[in-house]
Amino acid sequence: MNTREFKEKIYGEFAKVGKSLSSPKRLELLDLLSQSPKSVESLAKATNMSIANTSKHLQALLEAQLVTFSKERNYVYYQLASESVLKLSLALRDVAEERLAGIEETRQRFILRDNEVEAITIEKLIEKVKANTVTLIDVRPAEEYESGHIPNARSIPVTELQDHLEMLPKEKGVVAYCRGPYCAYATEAVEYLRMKGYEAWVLDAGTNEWMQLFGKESIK
Amino acid sequence: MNTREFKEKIYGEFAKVGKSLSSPKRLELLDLLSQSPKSVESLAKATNMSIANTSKHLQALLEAQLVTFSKERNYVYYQLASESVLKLSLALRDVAEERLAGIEETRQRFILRDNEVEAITIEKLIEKVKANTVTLIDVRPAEEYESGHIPNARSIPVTELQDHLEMLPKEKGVVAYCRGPYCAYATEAVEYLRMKGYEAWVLDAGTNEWMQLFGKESIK
DNA sequence: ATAACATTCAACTAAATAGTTGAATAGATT
DNA sequence: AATCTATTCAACTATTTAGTTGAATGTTAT
Repeated sequence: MNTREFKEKIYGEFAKVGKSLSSPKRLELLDLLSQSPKSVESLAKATNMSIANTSKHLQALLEAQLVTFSKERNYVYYQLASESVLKLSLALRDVAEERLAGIEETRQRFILRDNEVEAITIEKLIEKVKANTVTLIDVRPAEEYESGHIPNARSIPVTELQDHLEMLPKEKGVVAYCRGPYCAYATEAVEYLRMKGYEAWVLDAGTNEWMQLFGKESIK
Repeated sequence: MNTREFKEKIYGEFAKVGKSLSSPKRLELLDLLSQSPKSVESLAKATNMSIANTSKHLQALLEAQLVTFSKERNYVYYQLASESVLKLSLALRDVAEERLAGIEETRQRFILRDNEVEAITIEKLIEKVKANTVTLIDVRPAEEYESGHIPNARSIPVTELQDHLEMLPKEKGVVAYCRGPYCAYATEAVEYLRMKGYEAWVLDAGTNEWMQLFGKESIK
């Protein structure tokens, strides 16, 4: 083996991982799996793909070893293979956010509803939680909350919010978070809560961003 | 814009970055550029590609904003656009190393010459440098050394090693490093030095790995 | 056993990609 | 002005990829 052959082998291996990140749909799958393990069916629904196509993309991720799966009843549950895969996905997002101007603008428009909805940072959240002036709610599906969540958050899936307003004292503000800065659930929750007369903010982060700051143990 | 359109837009943008990482040749280009800015010609030579193909891959990286360029005389020098791009490239390598068994095995065989060549870690290097029992040499091309190097390293490009043995006292060991754990220059240097009677090791890291540990300022 | 269900597989099409070749461009040198 | 040099561009080919459709597999419930 000469140097060129060596490089072709090594970069060929690296590219197996790289190729996994080259499709928008696979990136979306990885993001969903970073919240909690999921069945093929639920991933297909969430990404608006056919079951067969979803399965094929998952096979590609499996081939590159970015995911693993386990079978339960007649479902197959996929999950991220390790924390390094999460870090890779966040590193890719960092680059895209920093380098591609369209992203921030689109988020501003859709997630923040052109400033109709106000975001707060993790630092501000911590202040407000310490001062006991806000309730923190996790509006993702319950199983994602159970799989790991920000400390002191209460689980109220956005689909059930209207039935659980009694959990939210009106004299306190509300901070809602969901899958991360590009997930719309928290925005929907905040819009609803403001309509009901609450002071409410979206957190510009999710469980994974929290974990990057405070460690794996902090979200258990 | 509804949620699906938003996701398609956002993940479409993320995938622009992802697509850049899907070709072995582009990953190799990014790795080379992580050492120092380089001309199209020198990148073509180093990657064994035609000039035209190299240029085309660089255009792709430019489109995704992972690199920038500057013109000087009749050369075009490309460079990484920011540190976040370096972090992404290292995160991808981490995943590949952790998940794909073939990589470690191939490195063992080619870089460590099936254990004919011994590697040491950064921690061990620091001990040895403190104890003053080794000379640390940077065997990359001189301009890469000048663009940033590990503290206390001396620059002896591997191509000039045989003419500069006087810089290496025989009573001390030698640690050689180059572009990182998958670069063969340090291996070649160590093989030569051992033949000449030195005790010599390759460092299992390069300037970028050092920088991740000790910060940007540490390599100036 | 049979039916229902979740997932995978195989065959196919349309589109995107990597690479080649040769020409075009544009700055520097003679 | 003419020539040389580094790079880019355009046209083309072979290969890979994303997605669809419909059938096959294998587990669970009736």
